[in-house]
This record gives sequence, structure tokens and C-alpha cells, in this order.
Amino acid sequence: MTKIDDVARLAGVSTATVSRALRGLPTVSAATRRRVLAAAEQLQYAVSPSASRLAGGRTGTVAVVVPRITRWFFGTVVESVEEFLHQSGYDLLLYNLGGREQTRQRVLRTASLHKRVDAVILVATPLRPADVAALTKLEIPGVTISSGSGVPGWPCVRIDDVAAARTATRHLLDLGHTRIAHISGDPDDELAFTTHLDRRRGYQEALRAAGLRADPSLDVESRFTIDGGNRATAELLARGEPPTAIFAACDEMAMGAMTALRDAGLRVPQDVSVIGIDDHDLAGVLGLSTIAQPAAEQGLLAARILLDPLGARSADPYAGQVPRPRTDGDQPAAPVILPTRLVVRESTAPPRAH
Amino acid sequence: MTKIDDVARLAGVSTATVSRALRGLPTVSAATRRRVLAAAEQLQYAVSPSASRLAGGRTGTVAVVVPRITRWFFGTVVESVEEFLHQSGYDLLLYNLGGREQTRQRVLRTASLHKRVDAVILVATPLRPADVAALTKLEIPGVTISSGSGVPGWPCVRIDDVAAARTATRHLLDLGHTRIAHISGDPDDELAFTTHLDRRRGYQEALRAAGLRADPSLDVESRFTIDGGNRATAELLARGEPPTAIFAACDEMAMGAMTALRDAGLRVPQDVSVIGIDDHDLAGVLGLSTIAQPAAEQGLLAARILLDPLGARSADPYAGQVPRPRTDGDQPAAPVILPTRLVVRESTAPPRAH
DNA sequence: CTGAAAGCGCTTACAG
DNA sequence: CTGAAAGCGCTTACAG
Repeated sequence: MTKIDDVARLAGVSTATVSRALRGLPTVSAATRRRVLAAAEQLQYAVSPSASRLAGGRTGTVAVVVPRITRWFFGTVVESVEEFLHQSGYDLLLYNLGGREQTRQRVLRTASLHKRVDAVILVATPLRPADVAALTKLEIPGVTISSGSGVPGWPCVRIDDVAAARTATRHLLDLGHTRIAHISGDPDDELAFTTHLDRRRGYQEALRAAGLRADPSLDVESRFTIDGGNRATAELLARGEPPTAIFAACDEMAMGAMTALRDAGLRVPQDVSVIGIDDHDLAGVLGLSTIAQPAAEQGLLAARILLDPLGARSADPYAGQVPRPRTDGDQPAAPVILPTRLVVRESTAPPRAH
Repeated sequence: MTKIDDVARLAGVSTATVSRALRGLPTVSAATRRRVLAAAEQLQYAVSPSASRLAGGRTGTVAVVVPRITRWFFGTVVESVEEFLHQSGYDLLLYNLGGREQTRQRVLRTASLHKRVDAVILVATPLRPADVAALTKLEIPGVTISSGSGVPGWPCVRIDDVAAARTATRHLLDLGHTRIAHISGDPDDELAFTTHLDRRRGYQEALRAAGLRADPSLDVESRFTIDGGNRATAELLARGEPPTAIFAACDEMAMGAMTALRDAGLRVPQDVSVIGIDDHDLAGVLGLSTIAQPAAEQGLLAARILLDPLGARSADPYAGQVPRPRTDGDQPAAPVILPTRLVVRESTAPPRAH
């Protein structure tokens, strides 16, 4: 493998100059830079990341932690984060927690992130005090996406979950429903973060604002998955008289609910209306009404907040000159809240008796 | 930050011994190892990956390249690969091509993978000769998942796409259909790999075996996405008399087809039957008949084939002793083919006239 | 604008 | 089983 010495020799300069020229540092004369680039090109030189990291102290890598990459929201976030990161010259180290507590601890608490990445993006990751302490000790910048416990000094990008849930519930109320069930995340579920608490609160607030009382028998906890929605709905139906509408805390749960309703011989929306939150890729196919949230935008914004402070990457193909992640101290205190929007499709309609 | 010298001093040994003890090498006495581990624990020592990589020449990292992480198959594959890799002590560098030719070239052809990873897993990534040359020059082991052009010396894990398509088509034939349309990948589509060619072949073979001729007007090309399926079906319907059944090359296309049919006022399966390939998470919710393929298993198997040769990771929390990727030379020549299975749901039925 | 030299923090023959 | 020492391939003050 060619190394920097070979390039230096061919270009007739020192390795220091090669290093500077290739990284696009301004302190190199145009003529020298040209010679260095030509030499590097000719030798097909590629810098050794390990050596560069050890000497320079920067890894050019960002860790992205998600609960489950296969869920719509997380996949969509990762996709947009990945694009921005790679455009900016950063690599993406993926950590998929998969609901395994052990994995969460290994990633978050041990030093597995230590010296391995320059920054961290945590997507809807539940954080215990010990996790926060460990992350803080890492002394690297980070961003969290989605609500819940954050890390002091780290910006947060999310939607207003309470408001989204309120809007969804109000849509059902406006249609004339009064027996509105809610299916949402299990507090013991690692995937759920605290999002489900906010969404339940929005549901209850909307009911209260309409002069209704939240009926505990219409509130079922389950996982934030298709299967979770399916089970929760089956449980709901087993409890007796079905509700005339179901507000699911996410679209995947709503889809599970649709399946359970169909299996029970109930039609959507004639017998039961269903609404979710997300605007999942397949919401349109299923005719699912929902509260759309901008997933890709949240990912993009988080990545940008993390990297922007130091400007964009040089266009030079050899540039190691990448934006440095923002450091503690210049963080916005308030979370960045992105807007949501009601999307009415075929799964919601007035109750039959209406 | 504590470094290896600090641990060596506290344990009263050389840095070489610390290095060996922490990595679980056998050439360390039990007593010494104990002392080293205690010292490391006490100082909360964590090895510097950059230094370790530079000195040792191994990165402990595997690159995983996918067309689009948001598509069901790729997300599912990545999830299982991620779990196995992290269990084995490897990090996962994610590359999401996103259908951008420029990105594909940057990742595959430039030296961006060079010295950055120990191995590569390519999922359904279209490969031009120049890409194959660049990958070969990397001189690192790799595995490809999904059919199509491979890399010489790299094992391949996939399903039999021709057979899967044949089974899907035959299911429709068995129900009595004779006007069977096919919607599949566009050859210019970077996402499509060569999978769509195999699936079209299976479709044509099944028709021929039934004494039917493939009608070009019933064969529409489009992207392997929901929207692709939607457009292809709209195009199909615009061509005149609708088919009585549609075989979509993947479930996402099938879902798009269902939407297009509904929008055209056609019922599934009464007016048109629909079948796909995948057994997508939501196939059940939509009642979609399909050919199930084991996505997670393909990922797991690929990761295992890549890493297994050197055995499993030590249980030691400090172990850097991770399985070394298999090297060229001991590759199985034939691809590993995983089984598929017909799953009949509600989207397929005999044609009405039947 | 450029170079000589130290140093980043490990691992690996080599010797014992 | 253990240690001294070289070396991995860069970047970064420092000096000019």
C-alpha cells in the first residue's frame, strides 16, 4: 500500500505538506497542492483512517443508536441521517438496540463508544440515569431525536407528541365518537421511550376538553408494533362492548388494530374508526387516517445541528477536512419541535349510530 | 484518559502483557491476567480503537451496503446482520446507496472502504465491472446477499428467484387464471439488481409450462417500491382490458398494485388477484398472498459465513479477540440458497368467470 | 508557505 | 509466560 511518504517523495515535499495539501488546509501554495494531488492521484494514495485518527484525534465517525431499524420511523430517520453524514464526510456506525436491555447497556454504558466516534445521535432511546452519566463522561457532542429523557447539553429534535395525540383524538371527537379507545406503548417496553406517555396525555386532554372522561377499560398497553396493536385490540374487544373508534399511538399499532378488527368481523370504518400517528409508507395503501410526522426531516435536522457549526466539507476528494461536531456549551436549550399534520383517509368516519 | 501504560504500571507488568491479557491471549498466566483485569477495571481503562487498529492492522469493523434501508427486505437483513456482528465484537458501518449512482461509485470505487473495514457485506448491490475490480483490489473478504453479479471469491447467500417467481405464477395458474400480468423492476433502476430478471424468467417459465404465451402488454417495468407498483398497475390498466391476476416481483410493488386497483374501482381478489414475493411485515395486515423469503436468515447466514472461520468471540468484556473474517481461498463456490414458501392469504382467488 | 521531529497509543515479532 | 523495543502511518506544534 502506498503511504504518505511515497506521495511526499514523488511530489518532492515533506509528509507534513502532503497531509496539509490533501486535507485542503489553506496554508499550502496552489502550485504545491497541485503537485501533491497529482502525486497522490498517480500513486492511488488513500489515507489510513487509523493512523489519521490516532494522530489527529478525530474519527470522522458518528454513532447512530435506534431501537429497531425495521420500524418505519427509525428506518426513515437513519436513511436521512446516513445521507447527510456521508455527504459531510462522516461514517455512520449503526447500533440497533432491538429491545435487548443487555445490548442497551453494552452500547450506552461500557466504553464501546469511547474513542470510536466523534458524536452520537440517539433516536428514541430510553435513558436511565446511569446511561446519561456514561454518555456525559464520553465528553462528545450528541443529539437526541424524539421526546423523553435527554442528555444535558445535547440538543433534541422531535415533534409535539401531546399535541399530535390531541389532534388525532379530536378528529375522532369531531366525527361524533365518544367511545374512543387508546392503544399505546407498554412502560416496560424498551422501544417505547416516553413517547407513549405524551401521546396518552394528549388523548386524555382531548377527551377532557370535550367533557368526556377517559375510560380505563378503553386504554390498553402494548408494544409499538403491528403485533402489539393486534394484541391490544384483541384484548380491547375481549373486554366487552367495542369502542366506536381507536386511536393508536403509532401507525404500526393502528395497522395491527385493523387486522384484529377484521379478524373479529368488524369493519373499518363502518363499525370502528382507526387513526394512528406517523404517516407510515403504507398508511396510504391501507387507507389509514393518521397524524403525519416528518421523520426524514427530524433525522436531517439532527445531523445538521450536530455537524453544522464547523461548516461544510471541502469538495476535494482527498479532503479529511470535515466539519467538526459542535461542542458542549453552544447548545440551544429548547428542543426543536417539528410540525405534524392530520391526514384523513378512509379509516375514520362518523359512528354508525350517528 | 487512562492508557495502556497506566494499567501496566498499576498491574506491575509491561504494556505488552496488558495488551495480551486484555485480549484474552492464551500466553498469559492466570494470576497476571487477574491482576491486569483488576487494574484495568480500577482505572476504567478502555483501549483506543485507532491505536489498536494502526498497530494491529485490524479494524474490527464490517461495512454493510444496502440499496435502501427503508425497504422491508434490507431493513430486516441489516437488523439480523447487526445483531450477529455486535455479538461477535464487530462494529457495523452502514452505507445506504439510496439509488444514487454517484454514491454507489463513491462507496464502491474510491478507497472509502480502504483500511476502514475488515470485511464487506453487499446486499443486492448492482455491480459494474469497475466496481468488482475496485472491490477485488481491496483484498478483503466479503459476502453478497441476493442474486446477480458477484465478486470472485466472495460467497453468496440468496433465494432461488426463478423458482420463487415460478411458484407465485403457478399459484395463479392453479386458481384458473390465464390473463396474468407481471410488474417488476426497471433495468435502469439501481435498486433492482438482477433480481427482477430472474423473477421475470420464473414468471415466463411458469406460463410456458402451462402452455401459455407471455403477453408483453401484460408485463410492465417499474421500481421495486410501493409507488413503483402503483404506477405500473395504473399503466397496466390504461393499456386496456385488465388482467385477472397480477404477480408483483416484490410485496411492496404488490401493495402499490392493490392501491392502484382500488383507486380504479377494482376489487381484490374478486376482480383481480394479486401476489408478491417477500412476506413483508404488513403482508398479513393487507391479506396479501406471497412467496415468503427468509430475510433475517439470509443476513445472519451471510454474517456467519463471513466471520465464523475464526470461531466465536471471547466472553471477556475487554476481549479484542474477535473472529477474523475468512480470507480468500476457502470460499464455497456455489451460492447458499435458502428456501421460499407459498403463503396464501386473501388477495388471490379464482377468476370471476371461472 | 514549508519541513524536521515528536508523538498519538497501541501490537508484534524477537529474545529470553 | 513476560518484557524491551520497534513500528504501525499519520498530524501537529514549533521553528523558520
